Amino acid sequence: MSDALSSSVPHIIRQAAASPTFSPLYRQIKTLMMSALGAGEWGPGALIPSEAELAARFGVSQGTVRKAIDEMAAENLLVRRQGKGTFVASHGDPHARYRFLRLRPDNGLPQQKRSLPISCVVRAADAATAVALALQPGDPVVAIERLLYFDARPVVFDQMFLLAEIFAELTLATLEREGRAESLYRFFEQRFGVHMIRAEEWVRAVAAEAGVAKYLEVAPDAPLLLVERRAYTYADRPVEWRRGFYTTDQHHYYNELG
Amino acid sequence: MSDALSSSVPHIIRQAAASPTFSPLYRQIKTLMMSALGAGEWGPGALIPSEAELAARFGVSQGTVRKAIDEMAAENLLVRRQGKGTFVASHGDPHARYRFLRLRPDNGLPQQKRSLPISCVVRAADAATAVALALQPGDPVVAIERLLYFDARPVVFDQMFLLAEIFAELTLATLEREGRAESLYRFFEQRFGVHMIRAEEWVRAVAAEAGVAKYLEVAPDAPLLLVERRAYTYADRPVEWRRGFYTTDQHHYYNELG
DNA sequence: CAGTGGTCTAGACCACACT
DNA sequence: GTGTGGTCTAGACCACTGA
Repeated sequence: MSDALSSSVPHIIRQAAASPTFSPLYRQIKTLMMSALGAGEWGPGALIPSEAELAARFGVSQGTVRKAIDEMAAENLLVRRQGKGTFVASHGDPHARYRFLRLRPDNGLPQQKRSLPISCVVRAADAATAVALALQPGDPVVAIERLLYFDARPVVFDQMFLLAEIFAELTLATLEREGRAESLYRFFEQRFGVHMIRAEEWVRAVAAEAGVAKYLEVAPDAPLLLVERRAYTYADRPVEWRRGFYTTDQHHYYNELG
Repeated sequence: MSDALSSSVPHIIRQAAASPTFSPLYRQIKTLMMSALGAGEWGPGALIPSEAELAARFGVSQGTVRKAIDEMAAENLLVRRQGKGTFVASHGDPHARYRFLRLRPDNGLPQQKRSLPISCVVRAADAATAVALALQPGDPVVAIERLLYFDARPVVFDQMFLLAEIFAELTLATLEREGRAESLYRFFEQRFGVHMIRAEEWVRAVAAEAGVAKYLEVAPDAPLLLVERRAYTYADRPVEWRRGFYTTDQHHYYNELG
């Protein structure tokens, strides 16, 4: 049994809500489980203990554990499978690959995605990147450029900035060797143990600069979608800042509003 | 008590899942409540019966009603307020106004939104609109053009197409008189009893055509966000198809990815 | 078959809003 | 105080998976 979990049990507080530190039991359970996930107790794709087992471990009823898991499943952190158990979500899951990529082909047909890395260097963070990643300007980041193909067509040019603290070992050679077939986030989760769990995006329309236009095989000044993204791992820690240029001649950014 | 609800109670089926028509009790309750919402039994902003009352009415336990309401609250159809009751969501709620507008000012400061209607006519649906609204080409739709200002700046030019079946009475004069201060969807819900509950958006980057450029006070061929939207009311019925051109010089389309 | 998550129940008690 | 939603429990039974 994991140390983080078993030692955490005594920390559960059963008390009145009047207390300033109060939170419902199921949220405390959730917090403990989030810590375990962040600490890597259960890796992506792993089977977590059964509800009954967790209930016994935490000293609460199964219904309380269930409610904690419900919330985490709703946030795509866990995946329930009836009869089998509850699993840690993974970017390797067939239905979760390219989970954060909102670009779709206009014709709706599935297209093969392929990542072509261009460069990968460690450099000092510029002002915008430092703000996005909560760093000091000049702190080192891993800067990656790559093209994303949908079938034979280059559709996205990405400039990504990753925390050097985590990704310092990343090289262009590694990206070329391992990072092609699978999604990048799957690769990060396998190779670096960093699981991206949520992201924010800021979308604008811009005119293509010469360099980007060349990569995407469009005319200079062609309209492009500029998609800036900040991705977080557990504990709300930002680990990636990305600037993506999307061609939208035959693709679109799809979004559902609830 | 509403006829739709009371007469529906006997329809609840308690049976084994092996049956082809099986669904869990709480989903049947949810379906009944959705019907009631769609039929206007409880209008936007209205207080619905208490959980205990609904449980008695449907002949199930409070926990089962609770689970149905939980799902509907998660979908922003209902709003729970501890101590007060559960209410039908409304586009008039302070936190839900412009709920579907993802455009935000870059500087993060709140800006006053103002809608300036330009035209409102009934016309035959073109092919794209007919497909989007599940009509036959040539069927009548209400076509509206309007500008949306953020403070003093025109930021969005919208072309909207509404089901004439519902919105035939809508005129430019009415829009000018009533539709300015509040969000359009709030106006639709009050004036036409149509509550938009979800939408899809397709986003692209395009070059501004002359007419649109003039409205938005940008150069011809300036890059704009083209946001196409299909909005639904209850029972998954599409009622609006919209094409919006967004300037993104000082604004951006914000999205959260889970 | 045993073990898992999924549904449903009944009841207790707490927190919050209004009167 | 009364009535609302919010939390927590214990237990029964169902549905699905895989040995």
